[in-house]
Amino acid sequence: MTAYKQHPKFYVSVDCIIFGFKDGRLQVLIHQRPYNPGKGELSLIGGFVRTDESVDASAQRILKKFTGLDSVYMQQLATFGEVERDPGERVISIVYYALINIDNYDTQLSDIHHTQWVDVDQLPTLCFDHNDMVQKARRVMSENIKNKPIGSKLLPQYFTLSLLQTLYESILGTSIDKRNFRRAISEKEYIQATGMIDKESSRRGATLYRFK
Amino acid sequence: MTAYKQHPKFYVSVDCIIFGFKDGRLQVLIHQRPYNPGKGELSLIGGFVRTDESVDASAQRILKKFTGLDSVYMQQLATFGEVERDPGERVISIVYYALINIDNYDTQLSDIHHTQWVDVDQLPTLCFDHNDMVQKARRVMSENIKNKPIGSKLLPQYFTLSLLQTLYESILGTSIDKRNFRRAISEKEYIQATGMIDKESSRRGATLYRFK
DNA sequence: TCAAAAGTGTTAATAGTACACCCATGA
DNA sequence: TCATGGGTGTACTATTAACACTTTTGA
Repeated sequence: MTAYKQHPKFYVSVDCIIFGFKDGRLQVLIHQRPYNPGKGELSLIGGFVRTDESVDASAQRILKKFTGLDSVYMQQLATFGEVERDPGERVISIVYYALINIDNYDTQLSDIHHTQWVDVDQLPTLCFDHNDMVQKARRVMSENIKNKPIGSKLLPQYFTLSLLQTLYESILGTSIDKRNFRRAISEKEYIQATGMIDKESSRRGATLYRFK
Repeated sequence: MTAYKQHPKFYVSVDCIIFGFKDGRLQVLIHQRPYNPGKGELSLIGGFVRTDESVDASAQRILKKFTGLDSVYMQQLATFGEVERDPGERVISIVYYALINIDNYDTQLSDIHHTQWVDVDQLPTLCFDHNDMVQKARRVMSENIKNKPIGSKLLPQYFTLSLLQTLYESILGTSIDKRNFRRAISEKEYIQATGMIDKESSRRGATLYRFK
């Protein structure tokens, strides 16, 4: 039938960089690798591709397994294919990044899989090439945030402009002028003020916004 | 040793979208698939990853095999992993795009591998998902051309501004105002005028430029 | 009364866009 | 002499960047 038999086959994994936003900081979900090689080391969320599913579907399955979430924003980032990237056996890893709203995250799964959220700016050393993966994801996010409503995936339904600004600052890694930021936001038709006022975050109260 | 044995393995291929610039048109190198499935259909340049090389190295090897070229500009584009994308067997394909100077291309290899250059704007139907791959590559190129000196890879060492403008227009798929284009180029420090004059392309003669 | 976050405009600089004519030359 | 591609400047518009004070209110 095919002329493929002469060619080698490879383990193919998917690693997911799951971003969330909590306490005004951009966070990544990590856990301790449950098996060798690297058992106990910190690792991104990952798994192996199955024969009956597309690579995109693998990523969705893995995300769901670790967060309980379905149909979230998820993008393929890149494929990491160095020969020795996994010290155990040759594994080619296709990396995705996902943006989730931590409020929707199933915290029970956190215990089962020993996952934890860590601040991206204080990321510990992860196994293999996982730190490179996160670095690349951050670069891509910085480029995307200007054009795409990334925030809608990371924030609760209603949010203050201060929180939104903090999110932008976390992703970009820079500080933003408040007036310029608010003007830019007010020009985006996909972000709109609700009449509601949030009294949690300040004495005065701040208008709550939402994504359309 | 590892807990991987329970997981399936996959054929992993690399497909290369090799762009060149000839006759004022952006071109892609294609050939007829030499084996089944899809034998005889038009196809991008590709091959299978080997066990002793990284995926990046596979791409370099395949590029060299079909063009004779080494160390050219090459970027990973994306990985295509639909279950049925290859009607023969499951193959996960990692796609790269390369920019080459057609003048350096080894035309003898063209006969050996039955390759041909085709205009990207008149791309025939290719096998499998190869047309999707090219479409994606074009999108990425359009985004990159504003910031990166893409032209340096596609043009001969010395070139006229008219040729450079034609290249930009091919990549962007739009026409550009000549005066605005020339002003923008003159502000880029990586493109500089040589004193030389090209007398081939016009009666009057045009200044030759080069990338620094 | 004061600390803490919310909210609010103007100006300057830069980048991008639209637009039309003369130049030099070989055939 | 004329057809062909080479070369040039200005005005308008949009976008981005810089910058500081007043408001509200709960503790």
